[in-house]
Amino acid sequence: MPRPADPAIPPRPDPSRPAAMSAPDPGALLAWYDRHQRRLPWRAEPGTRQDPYRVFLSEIMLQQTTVVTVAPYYAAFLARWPSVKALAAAPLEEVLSAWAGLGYYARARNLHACARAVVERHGGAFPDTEAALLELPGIGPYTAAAIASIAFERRAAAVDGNWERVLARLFAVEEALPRAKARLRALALTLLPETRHGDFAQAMMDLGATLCTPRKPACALCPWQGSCAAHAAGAPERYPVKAAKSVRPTRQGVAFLAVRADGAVLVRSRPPRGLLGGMSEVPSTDWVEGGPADPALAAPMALEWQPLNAAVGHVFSHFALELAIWRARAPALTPAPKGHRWVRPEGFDAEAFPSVMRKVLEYIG
DNA sequence: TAAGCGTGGCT
DNA sequence: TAGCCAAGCTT
Repeated sequence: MPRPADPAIPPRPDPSRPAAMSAPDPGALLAWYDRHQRRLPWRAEPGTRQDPYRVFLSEIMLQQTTVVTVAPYYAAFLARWPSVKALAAAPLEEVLSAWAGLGYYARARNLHACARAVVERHGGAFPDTEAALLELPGIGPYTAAAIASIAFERRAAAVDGNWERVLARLFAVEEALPRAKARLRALALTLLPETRHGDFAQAMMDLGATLCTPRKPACALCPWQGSCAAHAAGAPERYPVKAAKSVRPTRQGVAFLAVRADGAVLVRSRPPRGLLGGMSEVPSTDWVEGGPADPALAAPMALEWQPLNAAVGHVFSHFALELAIWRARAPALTPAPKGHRWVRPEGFDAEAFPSVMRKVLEYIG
């Protein structure tokens, strides 16, 4: 039961907020959103509710990935697998092949596993609560809240990187990410409106993506400028504070590019989990700092291997790779060694080649 | 809690 | 150029 403040005890000022600053009003953000929302392929027409499968598909693809990159993949997936049942019925290899180039391939494996779980556990209909969504593979706190709010109008805080940046600035949070995540989530819960939960989630993302950007935020256009502690302090770009990043090491390896007389290339599939799990690759040595001691020991078969005067460079999230190319010609009808297969260039699109392997394949010659 | 996990665009 | 950044999840 709330009681009136004791006039003898002045309210404690919020140290992150000057006394004259007003609290952020969710209604002001929603009014801004009504005028400035982005039209994106996975968004429903204003005033209508989006198909949960489309929200799910787009949210998984958008994890750590830009709108521009996702758009063509989203269209291709939706055309090929228009429903969660269709996706669940697809072979994993086809899903990985369609995902190739988008990165973070565990997302594709989990997307497929999640579709199957929705069919098997929920009869093909996505559960409509944050808690039930959180039980599904590949769906974490953000995605569960995003689907619950956007597809089902549940009151939930879909705190992504945009929300975190907006909140860190509004409240001038000095604690550094990622440690500050719990604090930012608590602040998010205080801002949730009583209506329009899906719109609010997307309004926060649009605000972060278009005005409250990492660099050079457009504070003059912001509906919350008068409520923002970072703006009041004259240093919006100082937030969110981030922990120092560790250095990225470089690993070296040798890729063995065997080209048969009919143009086919020797290929294999990577182990089902871990880096590039389940994806197709040109066989190679291990990728290690300092490089492999004796690359020849890792050759997939006995051929006249010729080191090329070229190397593929590629940057992963936690290491950089320098991949030397050894190439060899194999006679027609040469059988593939165990665990390998020959694939002609016409078949490349059906393979799940990640970007680094597409670079290697440029050297077929 | 922190590390592992892709890729491409931008500055 | 080399680092930063983008609608995070899993272990």
